Amino acid sequence: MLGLFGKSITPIKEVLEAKPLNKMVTVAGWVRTRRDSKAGVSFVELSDGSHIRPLQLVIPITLENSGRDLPRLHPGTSLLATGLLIPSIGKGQELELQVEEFGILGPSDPESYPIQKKRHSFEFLRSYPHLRPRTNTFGSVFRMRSRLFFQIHRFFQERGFYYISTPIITQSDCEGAGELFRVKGQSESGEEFFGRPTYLTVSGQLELEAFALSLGKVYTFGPTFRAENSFTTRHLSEFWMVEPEVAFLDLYGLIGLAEEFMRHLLSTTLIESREELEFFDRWVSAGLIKGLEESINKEFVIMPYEEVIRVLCESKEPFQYPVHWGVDLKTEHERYLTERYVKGPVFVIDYPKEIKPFYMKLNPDGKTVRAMDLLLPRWGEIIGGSQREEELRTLMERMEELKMDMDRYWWYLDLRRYGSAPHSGFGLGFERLLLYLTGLNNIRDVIPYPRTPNTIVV
RNA sequence: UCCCCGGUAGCUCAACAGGCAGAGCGGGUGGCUGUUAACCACUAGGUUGCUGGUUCGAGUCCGGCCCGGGGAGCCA
Repeated sequence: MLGLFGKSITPIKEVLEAKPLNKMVTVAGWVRTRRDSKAGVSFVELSDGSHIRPLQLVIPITLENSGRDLPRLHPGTSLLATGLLIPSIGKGQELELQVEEFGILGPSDPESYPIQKKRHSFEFLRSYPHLRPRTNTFGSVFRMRSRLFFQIHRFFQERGFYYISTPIITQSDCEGAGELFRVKGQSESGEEFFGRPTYLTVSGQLELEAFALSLGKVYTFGPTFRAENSFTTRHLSEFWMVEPEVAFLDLYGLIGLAEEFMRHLLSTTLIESREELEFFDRWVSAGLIKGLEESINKEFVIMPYEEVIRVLCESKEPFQYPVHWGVDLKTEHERYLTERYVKGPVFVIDYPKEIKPFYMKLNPDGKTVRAMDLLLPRWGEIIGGSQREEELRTLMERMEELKMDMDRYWWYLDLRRYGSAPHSGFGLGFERLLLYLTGLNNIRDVIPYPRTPNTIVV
């Protein structure tokens, strides 16, 4: 598939996995390090990004261009090399390429190239979002990110879900989902491009509900925007969100779907990103793999909010935020619940309506809604969802309570006027999932080009 | 938005209580070695974030600003 100058190039991933011993192989990639040996060879670690491990090249000083080009093989230099793949003579790697011909494709000035062959701080690498994927850590993050993307689509597609492209530019502000970015055209007169105020989407959920109530099982997975001025390790102004929405499904069915979904992502990641996880476990987050394996083997417990409050009140824990019926759960409460009480994943359901959005289905008690949050040990909330209010009158009453502009939701109310049906859905912040799975601390390190308040590097 | 910490060589960081701005890594040169974050020697490299002030003297103290990090709140 890859080729240059009439030569077919083998990805290093393929070389390492298929091990075509004693065959001539051509590889291309970027130099990680070079170690010169006076035994007449130079050792070059070459990485092409296809695999976490580099390939060791052994380049003799006797080659025609060695005298000129070997000293130029600084970190970051791109290189094309052909040679015989043999079992490594030295320790530390199984294979090596006995190079017979090589050429520099693009040099790299060691005086100015920012990525050195040493560990850099995450903070420093954040200022080079275009170069950091060349490092082990970020290469691993973005390979995992891609696989996870595919597994999410695969999970839903295999279960008969249809993928819906919900709009990026919207009118609805999805009440309570945070601050919005305004979208305007270039018009100098200040007129609205669409004739009315428009925003970047904060969630595809409302638009998606229409498709659940027509195609049945649907999901959306796209970029989402929040103009919230929160600069933390868990917030981005632009992030990706997965949102399934299913007709004829109640809260308990939704919980089953969410659990199956999490188990699928955990188990496939543990298998197909094993080497990356081992890398993170060793260098970034000790005990990562053990924690993920424990999560997958634990039973997912279901607890109503009321019971959670009772447990927290009876715990005698010195919580900083006092607990009583009606409060939202803080980090300290979630951690006590998942790590000390349940010791595993928990679905908390039936929250007070006051702390949840208007579209969640009201319970018969009139004061709680059919919401569910999945809380994970050492992490907190990873998934939030609910059964949706399908009764027109109840929904309108709720919107009135919240003083919402009913006219702007005419289409949403239509879904309850014509063939309304019970339906449910949840949302999952993709980058937060990636943080959980990689053990990294900062959400800016799991998205290629992070956007946060006041900061946009590339 | 609020609270805390930081900004010194390309990178990671030192510099007591205001007194000649340093080390390791990286770069260059030489040596050594089937090398593994290689090793040894030498060497180059600085407007201490910007700005105003206090002082005989400021990296260090004070004011303002800029940038970065962490936490809280809000959320996904």
